[in-house]
Amino acid sequence: MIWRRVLFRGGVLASVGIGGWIAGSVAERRKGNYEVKLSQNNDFSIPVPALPIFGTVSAATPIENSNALVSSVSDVDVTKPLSTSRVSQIMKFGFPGLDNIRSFDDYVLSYDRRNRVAHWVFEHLTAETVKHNDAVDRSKCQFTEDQSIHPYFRSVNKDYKGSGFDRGHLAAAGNHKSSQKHIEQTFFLSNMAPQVGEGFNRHAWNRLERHVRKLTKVYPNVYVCTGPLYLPRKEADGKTYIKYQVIGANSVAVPTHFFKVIVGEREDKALEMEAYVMPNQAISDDTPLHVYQVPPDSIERAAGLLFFDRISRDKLRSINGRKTTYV
DNA sequence: TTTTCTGT
Repeated sequence: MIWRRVLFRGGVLASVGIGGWIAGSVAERRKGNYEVKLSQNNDFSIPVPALPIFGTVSAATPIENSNALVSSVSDVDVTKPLSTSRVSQIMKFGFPGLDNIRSFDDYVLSYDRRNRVAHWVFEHLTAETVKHNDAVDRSKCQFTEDQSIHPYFRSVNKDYKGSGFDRGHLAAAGNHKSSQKHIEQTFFLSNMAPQVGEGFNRHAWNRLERHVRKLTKVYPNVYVCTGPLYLPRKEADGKTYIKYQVIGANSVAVPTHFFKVIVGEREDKALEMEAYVMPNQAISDDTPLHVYQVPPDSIERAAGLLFFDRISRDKLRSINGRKTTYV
């Protein structure tokens, strides 16, 4: 009962490579020769191994250690355990992966020690959590090293300084305005990735983040998973490589792309999914967001993750605005 | 409105 078995009408999914859908236009397709071929095995009727159910996951993940994570935030009561019920609410539809899970009060993160950037972050948004709040002041927030990450694997402010890249939020600050504590927790460097500032973090990517917040006007519950991608690219010698810049003394990886996979839950519990991949580069303001919509399974293959694995297929009504049909 | 950086 997983959405992965859901096929698009006409089965277009099977033959589309990332090179085609990332760019979204012929001109872009010629320019950017990123490509990730879908595997030869396109038989979606073969059951895909599912992640463990939440009960198994929660026992295996250091949720109880999360007190230590937030000890540097002044107004957190470290004597009070974080709410596991909030974590189970955020992660209602399953964990995309289980590597180095960190739970904060209002989002959950999986950390990639090798790249010093998260694998993914997961958020649950409602109209309430994203609405404007005079009591919350973003300008009081500071980018803070995440002390819960071993110093070998931790990114620090100095890594980003003078790099030319923004410290771009994965879990967006603007999604966590229900309390000062929540927004402050999005400023840990474990939640940052090097992003092109002008034209990307401050523009197109921000536009996508605002789009996600706006979905809370349509759906009572919005679930969003965000993360980096390091996509292969054909070089001049005709061979394919994964190449990405690293910055600072800690060699923080600069992702080639970022993804968002979003599920909106309607009043009647029907689910609608949108999935986006955007290149970490300046994007013109007149490029519509739908250009960056992609089949969610291609993000899964590229990222090594499984999204929303616990979604019941009879509840998933559409993907990227297309009605789904069942196998 | 929200996303940040640089230089003082």
